[in-house]
Amino acid sequence: MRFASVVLDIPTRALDAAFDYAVPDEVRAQAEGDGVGCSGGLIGCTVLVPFSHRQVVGYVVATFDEAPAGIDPARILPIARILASSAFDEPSARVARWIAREYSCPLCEAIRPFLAPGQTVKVRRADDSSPWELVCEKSGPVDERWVSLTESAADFEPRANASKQRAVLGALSQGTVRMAELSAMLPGCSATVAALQKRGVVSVERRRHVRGGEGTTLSSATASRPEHLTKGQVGALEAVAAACAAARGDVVVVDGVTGSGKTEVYLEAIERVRKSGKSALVLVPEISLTAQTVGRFRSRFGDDVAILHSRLSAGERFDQWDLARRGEAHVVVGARSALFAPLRDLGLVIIDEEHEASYKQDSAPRYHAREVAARIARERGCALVLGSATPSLESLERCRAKSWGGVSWTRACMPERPGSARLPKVRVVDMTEQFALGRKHMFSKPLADALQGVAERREKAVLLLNRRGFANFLMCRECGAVPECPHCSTSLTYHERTHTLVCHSCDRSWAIGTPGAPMRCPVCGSPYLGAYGIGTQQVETTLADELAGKGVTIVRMDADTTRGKGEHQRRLEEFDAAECAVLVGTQMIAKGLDFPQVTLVGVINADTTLKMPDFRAAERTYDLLEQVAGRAGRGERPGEVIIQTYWASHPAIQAVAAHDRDLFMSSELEERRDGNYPPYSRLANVLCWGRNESEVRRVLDGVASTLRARIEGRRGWEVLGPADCLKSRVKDRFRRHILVKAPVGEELGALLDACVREQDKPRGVNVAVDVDAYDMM
DNA sequence: AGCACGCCGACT
DNA sequence: GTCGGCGTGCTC
Repeated sequence: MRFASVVLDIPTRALDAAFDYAVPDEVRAQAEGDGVGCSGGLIGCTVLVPFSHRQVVGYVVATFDEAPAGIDPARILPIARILASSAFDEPSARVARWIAREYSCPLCEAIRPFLAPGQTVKVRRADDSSPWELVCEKSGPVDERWVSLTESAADFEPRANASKQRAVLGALSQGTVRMAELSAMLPGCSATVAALQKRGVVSVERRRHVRGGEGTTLSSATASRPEHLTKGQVGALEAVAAACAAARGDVVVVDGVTGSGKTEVYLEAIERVRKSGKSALVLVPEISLTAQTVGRFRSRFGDDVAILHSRLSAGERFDQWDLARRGEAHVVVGARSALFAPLRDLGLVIIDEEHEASYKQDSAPRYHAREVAARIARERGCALVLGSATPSLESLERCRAKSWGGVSWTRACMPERPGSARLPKVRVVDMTEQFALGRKHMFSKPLADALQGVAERREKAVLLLNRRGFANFLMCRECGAVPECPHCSTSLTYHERTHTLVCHSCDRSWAIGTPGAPMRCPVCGSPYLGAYGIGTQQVETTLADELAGKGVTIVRMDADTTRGKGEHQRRLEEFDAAECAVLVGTQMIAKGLDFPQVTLVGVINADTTLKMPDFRAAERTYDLLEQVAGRAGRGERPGEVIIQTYWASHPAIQAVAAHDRDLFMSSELEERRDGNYPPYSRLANVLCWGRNESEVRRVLDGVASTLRARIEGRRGWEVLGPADCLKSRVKDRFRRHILVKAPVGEELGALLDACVREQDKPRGVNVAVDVDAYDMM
């Protein structure tokens, strides 16, 4: 270990290679004596090195004893000092290198996700004349308070309207939870905990760790375990066991309908992996990382679990991450970035809701968690489990081919729900027929009747307003103008309550009309400016009319109502606590909600996502409808789903109605094959933006022509564009893009990277390569 | 000659 | 990303 390969923390293409440094004795001694680091050496350490005329922060990615060839030994400088102990080992360094190449980003950007959360060592200076300084920010103190239920909790019955208390008790019913986690997931719950503590229902202890092992918590681990596994669950576990035994990165797609008990499969699989002394990693979408999810993992694995998600404070996040690094926690549960947690002896990686678009990172490094996980599994010889009720077409296609990327891909089906719960009945309502019958209402007759039924039976309903990428906008009935943002090419959203027009791109807003004076068209001045597209507010208003006097609580949830901290949770609690209620919301209500009293799910407009200019539009619609349909009938009473649509014949809608995915798959796969779209190709988006439109055009034209020359005559390659982006202006920057399709298995990222590198770019013009892009707007 | 400015290449 | 070196061209 006399020399070290160091990646500098300067994200520039010109410095995007490792530099070699000598390792002085004292640095070596410090690295070897450090019991905290995860590589047992210098690899993964953050170091300070001399570079050019100044000092620079860098990351050690390799060490060696021989002097590096090709450089004059006299020019090799020593590492100045270690700034942070090792955050990753050699296999992780290889994964980072792969990410840099695959997703066309500088090496140091690919390394950053592996670093300790909150690490902020940087060499900076205030302005051009002041000296360079090392800036380190210490993370805050760590909250070591743990909350658990006491013996008397069993007899405690919270008041009917004490939904906050109920939520806290629910979270704790599965076991002890760290105070910081609890308040991160149930915002503002500290007062509730204090109240419960006063009554002796919960206890708060200040300690480093909860005791591990079974039977330590009130509802013991064995109690929450189901007595029988379904046939599907047994089969899935056998497939996972085989993948673990193969130890080469085999993938198992657990394809289980909503409510089929996928989490139980994960828990059981992790338990087996733990018995063999290895650790496990579980990724869940941020939104489903709730107190309940955490509680379930805690109840099985106690303080062997570390939780990583964005709502924790920087200090708390570091602490959880460090538990894994020190080998004190062997199970990590977290959102996308938890993929880079420093677990030792990784035996199993699980990605829940594998099809979720949120697993694609939309800033550098623009990786897809599924692909990185597959790489990590291969690198470390562990198994990868992808769970979903609606697996991505990419994953299904790889399973059909049985192998991909040199490892086996198998599909384990879980078609039934455990116990008595059955899949809900789905009814499709053709809105064109309703219109012809003279019903011009947003609720069709069947949906209106079903809502009355829910009110009479004192049950609960969920209404989904599907409007991803779609919004309430104003349109002039005389000249047809739709107000747009002068800085972005987005139509402005109309907000009824505040009488403002808001740009969803740059968040600027304009007051429209004044009290007393009507709003007028900005183009022709006509007063006939009307709202088009429906919003949750309108649904709420109409619903209130429809159910007036029936004593039904209406809870509204969308991005606007839940912007405030804790508002999301507060509204769910309100819905939960109500005796009879309807929850109205957008996409965000489709996932993870588990309220057994919900017997009706209504989809007001299934089509809006179908009409999006995106090749995944139909898949997203299918996923969304299938997920939201799964919210109905999770309890004893049967569920019903009503889908309103103007496009009843679409395979995505037909498939949801018939509970038959193949109906959708066969037509969708055909279209994908015809259009040379994933999973039959790989698709990248090359985005170019800047203030000067002609420079943007020139730069991207240059990239496109280099690219076309390079792929000349190569089969399966396709270059579309350059063209203006769907959002052709954002924050006063012009945006154009190229779409590139390549055969599966080709090095798309590396090729695009070379083309972009070659192009000289004036200041103020930026190019970003997004491989396997999800957002192409 | 002396100095401002811009481009180029090195940096381990 | 940052800086010094070097060439060009203008000024005292």
